[in-house]
Amino acid sequence: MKIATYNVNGIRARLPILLQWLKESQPDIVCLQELKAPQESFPIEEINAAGYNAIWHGQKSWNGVAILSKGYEITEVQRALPGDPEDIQSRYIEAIIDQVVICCLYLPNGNPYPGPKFDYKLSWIKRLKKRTDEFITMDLPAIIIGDFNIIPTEIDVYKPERWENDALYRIEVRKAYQALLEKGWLDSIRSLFPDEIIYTFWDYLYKAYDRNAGIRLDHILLSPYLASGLKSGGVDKHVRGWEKSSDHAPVWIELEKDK
Amino acid sequence: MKIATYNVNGIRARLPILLQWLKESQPDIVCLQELKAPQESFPIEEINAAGYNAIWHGQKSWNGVAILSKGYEITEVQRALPGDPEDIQSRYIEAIIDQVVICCLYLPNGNPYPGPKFDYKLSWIKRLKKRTDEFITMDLPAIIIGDFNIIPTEIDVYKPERWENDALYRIEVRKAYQALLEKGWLDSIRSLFPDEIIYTFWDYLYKAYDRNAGIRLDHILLSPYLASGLKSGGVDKHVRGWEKSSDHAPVWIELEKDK
DNA sequence: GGTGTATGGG
DNA sequence: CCCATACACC
Repeated sequence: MKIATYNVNGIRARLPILLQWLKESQPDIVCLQELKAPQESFPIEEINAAGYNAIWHGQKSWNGVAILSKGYEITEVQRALPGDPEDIQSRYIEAIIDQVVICCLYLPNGNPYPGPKFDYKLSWIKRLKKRTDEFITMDLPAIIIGDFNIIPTEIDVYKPERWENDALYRIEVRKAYQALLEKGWLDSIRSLFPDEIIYTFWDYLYKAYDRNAGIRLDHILLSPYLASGLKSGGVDKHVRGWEKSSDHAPVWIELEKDK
Repeated sequence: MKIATYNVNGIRARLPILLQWLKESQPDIVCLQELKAPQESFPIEEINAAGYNAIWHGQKSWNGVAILSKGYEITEVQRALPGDPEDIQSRYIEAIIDQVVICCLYLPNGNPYPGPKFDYKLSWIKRLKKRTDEFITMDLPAIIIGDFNIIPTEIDVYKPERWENDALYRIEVRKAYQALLEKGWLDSIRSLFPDEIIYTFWDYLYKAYDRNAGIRLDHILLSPYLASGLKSGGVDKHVRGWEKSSDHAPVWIELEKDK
């Protein structure tokens, strides 16, 4: 079972790229972020034509998340992160696919720091922790996957000193991420390549991709139940080099579920 | 000598289409309208790479005209229509190429009627007549070519009755066009096909091209000196059907100059 | 730099 | 419908 995440930065503008990548990569489950499209503008016909069924939660202009599946039924569980009924941003969708809980998220960016957006990010992570701790407690097969907008450690950024006061790298955010992991989640890509420099995002500006001035923001966390089934994984970095690509690259793992 | 006119509706957005059409059509001289680009944004490198030299008069957002030539020197004569120094719209550029005067124009649309925009159109036609009458008087080899925004007669519009109060078809405008012709100019396409339904523009809306709900707006007028050299001509209608095409189609003639 | 939105123009 | 502009956000 191949499971992937891809922040598309606009599903409509990115559709040709997405379809090309799906064709070449053939993931079974794909989590998408930053649809930037209202609910009714999701290109479900083209996604279906590519062999995938999908659930999604759109929103005008911003955010938006989706889960695609090839050949597996998708049972939607949540279309918002519990804990704040006032929060109307489309950043979370949760489903059960092939008996695994999939938590697809687009975590708030949080910039500028300090400020209300940063506070929102921290409170969002708290709500996420509350929700996902349960899966560990219950020893469920679960995956937290998506664009976390969190640079976990200094080896995940090309120039750490420049990022100290950026919400993606602020110490409070890294600590909150560590606290999440300490509950038992496995950062699958980092566990596969403990010492390698791995990035998933390169800014459009300043030829960041050409200079490999990247950061690692997109993560796939496995609950202990699933962790031993991790077979392989990687970042489809070349996709970031395609014409008209997103500023993120797809990240994927191969999971052996029936161990 | 093949001479063409093409309202590109945005030179930057249309560049791939323009280059493809140039390659297939191989005109010697091309007049472009609606560049919709400031002077410095004209893609001269790509035009040069396609084998053409060019002069142009750009403007931010609107209007803009250019003359392209393959293998002939372009001697610019005017980059505005004489007669109103206050008029800053880039709608006229005039050059001598291979001893022929080329008057490339993008005549004002004039809608809504009545109103100041319509008045501007009529006064613009007056200025054009004043300028071009001279070429007839002097019996020069001259061509007036471009997007006239004038439907000359009722056979040049799919549904004449709907257009009576449109500035493109208002009787005052048609009369002004006739007055121009009566001085001696030959409407080359109409002269080649006296009774045929020929359109050069189809609105983007309402599937106008699929329904062939078109109008004839783009004209190539020949001074008497040149008229007898007209060999053939046509509208490259299929180009209007290309993906991401302009709402106009290119119009062209073959001219035998050395009779 | 590359999404999205909105508005003006045709 | 499809240019262009200006702006917000990342």
